[in-house]
Amino acid sequence: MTIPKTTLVEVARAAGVSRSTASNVFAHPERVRDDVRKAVETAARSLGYLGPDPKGRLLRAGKFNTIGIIPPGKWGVADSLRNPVFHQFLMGVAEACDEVGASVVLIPDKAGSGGIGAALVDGLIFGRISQLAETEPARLRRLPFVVVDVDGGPGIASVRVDARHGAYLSARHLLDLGHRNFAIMSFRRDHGSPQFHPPGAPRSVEATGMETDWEKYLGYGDALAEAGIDIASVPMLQADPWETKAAALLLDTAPYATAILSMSVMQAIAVIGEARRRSIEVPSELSVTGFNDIPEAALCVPPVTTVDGMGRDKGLVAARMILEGSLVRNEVIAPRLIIRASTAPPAR
Amino acid sequence: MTIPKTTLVEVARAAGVSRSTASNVFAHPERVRDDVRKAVETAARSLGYLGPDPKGRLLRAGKFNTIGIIPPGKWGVADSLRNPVFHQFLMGVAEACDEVGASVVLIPDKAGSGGIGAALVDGLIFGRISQLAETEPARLRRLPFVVVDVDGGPGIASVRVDARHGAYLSARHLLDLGHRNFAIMSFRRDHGSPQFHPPGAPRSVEATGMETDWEKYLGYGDALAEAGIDIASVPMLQADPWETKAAALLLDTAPYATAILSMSVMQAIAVIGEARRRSIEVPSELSVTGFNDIPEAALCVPPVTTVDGMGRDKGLVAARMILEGSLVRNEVIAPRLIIRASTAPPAR
DNA sequence: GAAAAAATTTGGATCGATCCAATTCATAGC
DNA sequence: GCTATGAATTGGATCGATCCAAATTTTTTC
Repeated sequence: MTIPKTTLVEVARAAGVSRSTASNVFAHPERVRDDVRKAVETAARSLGYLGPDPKGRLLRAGKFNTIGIIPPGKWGVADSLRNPVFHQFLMGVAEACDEVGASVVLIPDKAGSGGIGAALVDGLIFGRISQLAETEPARLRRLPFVVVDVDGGPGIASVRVDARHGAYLSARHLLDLGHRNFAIMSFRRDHGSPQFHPPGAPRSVEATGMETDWEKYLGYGDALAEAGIDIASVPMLQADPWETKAAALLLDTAPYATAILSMSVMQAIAVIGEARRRSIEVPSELSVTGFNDIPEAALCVPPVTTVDGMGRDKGLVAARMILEGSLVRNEVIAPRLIIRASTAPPAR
Repeated sequence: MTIPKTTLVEVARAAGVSRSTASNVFAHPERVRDDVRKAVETAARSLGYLGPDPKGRLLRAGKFNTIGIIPPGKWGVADSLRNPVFHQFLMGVAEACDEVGASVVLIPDKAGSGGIGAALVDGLIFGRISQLAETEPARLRRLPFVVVDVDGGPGIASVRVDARHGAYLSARHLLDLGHRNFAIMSFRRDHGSPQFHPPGAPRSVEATGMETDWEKYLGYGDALAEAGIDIASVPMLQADPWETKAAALLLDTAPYATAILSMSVMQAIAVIGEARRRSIEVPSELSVTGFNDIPEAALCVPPVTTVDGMGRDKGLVAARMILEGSLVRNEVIAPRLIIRASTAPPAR
């Protein structure tokens, strides 16, 4: 019933050679004479030995041919996968791995599970970190690693998109269309309930999800300032992208807005849905922009104008950095605005 | 600059204890006297030793705390990830892994990359196989494994959804609404171009993507037979779910159909889009059903009536089987029909 | 204070392979 | 037939930890 566990030693014995020779048959076939190799292969087959056990091989080689990802979500790997932006990032990583036949492993960063310390990987990608110090375990293990969406500075390799510029582009686009009355939907990344930030109240990075979200805020500000608008005077609602009530709340609190700047596409889509529910026509009565491009954005009616956050490219670049061992760069990827049908000049 | 590589032996020496004791500090702290433990911990810290190297630990323990998935796509891991159904499956697996703090690794099954043979996992999930023989390497390595969407029979653990019944439900639903003129969109899983199967021509499993797709065909047949309709008389187009021309082709070849049975949601959505383009109103003039439920299906206008293929549940069950070591079952999950707005009685 | 019991600590063996230097074997040349 | 030369093979050491039984130390008991 159960197959007896076979090791290289047994195969060697069965074939009447030393374990070194048997090892060579699998690791360096060219070093072994043909007839001997065949004998070993036959013995291996008859014993049901598929090849060297990765465990042992590994211990010596020290190479895993695997990239680890610490997903960005705080609620486990599954929760992160639900995030379409991370999903795209993962596809980029997978693409780079496919090129060289490497594996991708999603590592839960829970205490107790071993996590980073026990990961069997050649390198790590930190999907999201709030402080660079979180990478310390990787540094101690001397694992190559890359951080995402943060500037790693001179010591730490990083990949990020120029979120500030991306946000600038979307606000600029709306200004060019003639909009002057805005409302902002910012990020809340802790699954908390929506929070309204009225005009005039001082805002800091906490009013957005994390540093990269704050950059979007600054980007909006850059554009608005060009039109003489102080971003502090723009009402802002901070909400989790999965929060269903947020869209309604925003429309309630800023009924006069003709354009919504949303830091997440999910919420942009939700706003469009809510607008339809209220018979507010998008884009003729209300323009909406999002941040990051996901398939749903193109499928939505009307399709959403959004910034392409280049998630796939980030993944591709991050993975390649590790696979190629070029861990010195702080890569910044340029975002671009994808103009679809959710934006138009404001109604007079 | 570079941190010197520290091993347990060095920590032990620095702390003035044997390596066994040092090992116990990390693996079984309760066996070590407090002061000794602290001494070792101090030594470890000052040497920058984070904990036992997973490589060595592994060799003995033989436990990886990781589940491997061989993704279903033939074009690499990234391609599989693009498939929303696999994405859901993966989330299910991740959810089960989150519960116990295990990792998930996506393994490219390319020759040369080591693949299954070199995977550092405690168990494997075969995302899709065309023959049970493909699992042979896992059996030889004595890895626990589960196959998905196929009946593994007595020797092989498997998880699948009762696709035949799911398909039956959707066809039955359309029949109940009064439809009698159907067209079927079946699967092509090899990225080939669409192929039309005219009424009357004999059909075998090749006319659908794989066994599980053929079951859908049989399920449609079951329902149609109840209404006295021979499924062989229903026109069928076989296409890759990403094939953009397919929807138009289907509508061209079966203009008289009042209901489309699609084996993929993606194509159902595409058909709805194509119908809009032709000013055919869905559902009043044309009803469309899909198979599998993905977020886009609910977002689409109108939202798509489709069979919930329970992808997440499949992943959850498959992963738990491996994690719990209960690899004897052939689990069959019941699908259910999600009636949304893409189906209605046919126009008179 | 000595013996018994309990708690810690330790060295040797082991997990399954690979690497390396040394050895054995085969072939060729004279 | 004997040696030089190169190819093939081998045993010993190693990767970095854990397990186990034996040895040691500490604590308890009378």
